[in-house]
Parts: sequence; C-alpha cells; structure tokens
Amino acid sequence: MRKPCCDKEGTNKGAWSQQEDQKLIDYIKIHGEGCWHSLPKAAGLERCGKSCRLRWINYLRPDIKRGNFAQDEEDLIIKLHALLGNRWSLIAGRLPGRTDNEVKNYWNSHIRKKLMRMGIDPDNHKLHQHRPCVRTPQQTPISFTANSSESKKNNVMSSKHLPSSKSHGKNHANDQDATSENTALSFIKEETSQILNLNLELRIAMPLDPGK
DNA sequence: AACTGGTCCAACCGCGACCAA
DNA sequence: GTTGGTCGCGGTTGGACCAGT
Repeated sequence: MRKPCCDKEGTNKGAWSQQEDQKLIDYIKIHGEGCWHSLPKAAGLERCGKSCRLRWINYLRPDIKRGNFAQDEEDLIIKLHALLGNRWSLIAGRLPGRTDNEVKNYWNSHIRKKLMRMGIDPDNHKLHQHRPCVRTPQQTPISFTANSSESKKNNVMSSKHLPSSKSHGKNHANDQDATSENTALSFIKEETSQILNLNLELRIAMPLDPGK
C-alpha cells in the first residue's frame, strides 16, 4: 500500500555534494520552504523530497548552531527529556539553533552515557537502586545546580523558543502535545525550584501515548 | 604502518497524522 | 467513511574518524 518515496531510479542517496547543497539553498532562498515533494524536481535535484527536507532542516538552515553543546543546553536537554521523554522535536524547539536530530544524537552519544556513569537510568532519570552514584569531584551532579537554574528557567519559558507556528499548520494536530508540553513546562517552573538541589529524582510522568 | 574496536553523526527508513478529494 | 498524497517525527544504520595496540 504505502509507496516508498525514495525508491525511484536515478534518485541519489547518501552524502550530499556541495553542488546539491547549493542548489537546495538557492531554491529555498527564492521560493521558501515547503512543498518538499515537488521541490527536488523544481530545484534540479535528483533526491526525494524527504531527503531535501532533512538536509535543509538538519544542516543547511542559516540559523543552525553548530559545534559543541553548552553546559546550559545540556542541562536543558536533560530536564526536558525527563519531562517529555524522547520528544526530540519538542526538546529541540526549546534550544535555539539546534535540530531534533542533533539533540537526539547528542543524547545518545554523550548524555546517555554520562547519566549511566553517574548511576542514573537515562530512560526514567532515576537513580539505579543497586548502583551507587559514583562521582568524581570534577563531575557536576548533572547540572541541576542552583547556579544555572535562573538562566535555564528563563530559557525554557521564553516564548521565542517556542516551535515556529509556520510549520505547516499540522502542528495544531499536536494540540494535545502542546497542552501536555505546556503543562510539563509549567511543572518545570514549579518543580525545579524545589528539586534543584535534590539530585535528579524527577517524578513527573508524561501521559502515556497509546499511539506510540 | 597496519589493524581493530569504539564513537559519532549525517542520512535513511518506517510509521502515524493530517488533509483533500 | 475511505483512499491517496504529503509531511514530520523518532528509531536505526552506515561509514568516516580516532585512539589504542
């Protein structure tokens, strides 16, 4: 039933060349984002629309912030993950210039290991019962420290970091998501002030999503 | 220098949601 | 209500790179 979008003959896969990048950039500069399905043909690219969208969003967009994550960003990711789970797009929406893919990769390659080293289950953010939290003096207690809390709270609540409303109006489908997200974020405000010095024992459970 | 194993990240894939016909 | 087209998300993979031997 479902027709694979990228199985056409003559459709490139794999790494993007500079020429392809330039074509995509030039096209979007003129015509803007959207209509990904028809974009490749119009832009003279032998790629599927999905691939173009991904390349643009994750790599070519001018507002992409590249390079290492700051400590504040890492802190925020951990907090938001504790509240939202693997909702990478929502988490990335709170991190200006970061993409969901980047956040997801950073989580899997850095933060997950860091939490595990500290005896914290990265899936539920609870301390492992039988694993003492071993920490060297240099290691911060994952940054739920009072020091950076203010900036982080401001960051979280700043409306300019909300996901862009231009995203095709499909996100209104996520009204429930948005509601739960807002609920979660309001929790951040209240809860963080209470738990900042209590290690990472976050207990805020997201509503189970039966669809996933 | 050559090999090997681990890490990281860009890109792909599958699926669900939405919308129009 | 159903179907087909499209978009967006999250999980997974492939390969480049690096450190250790």
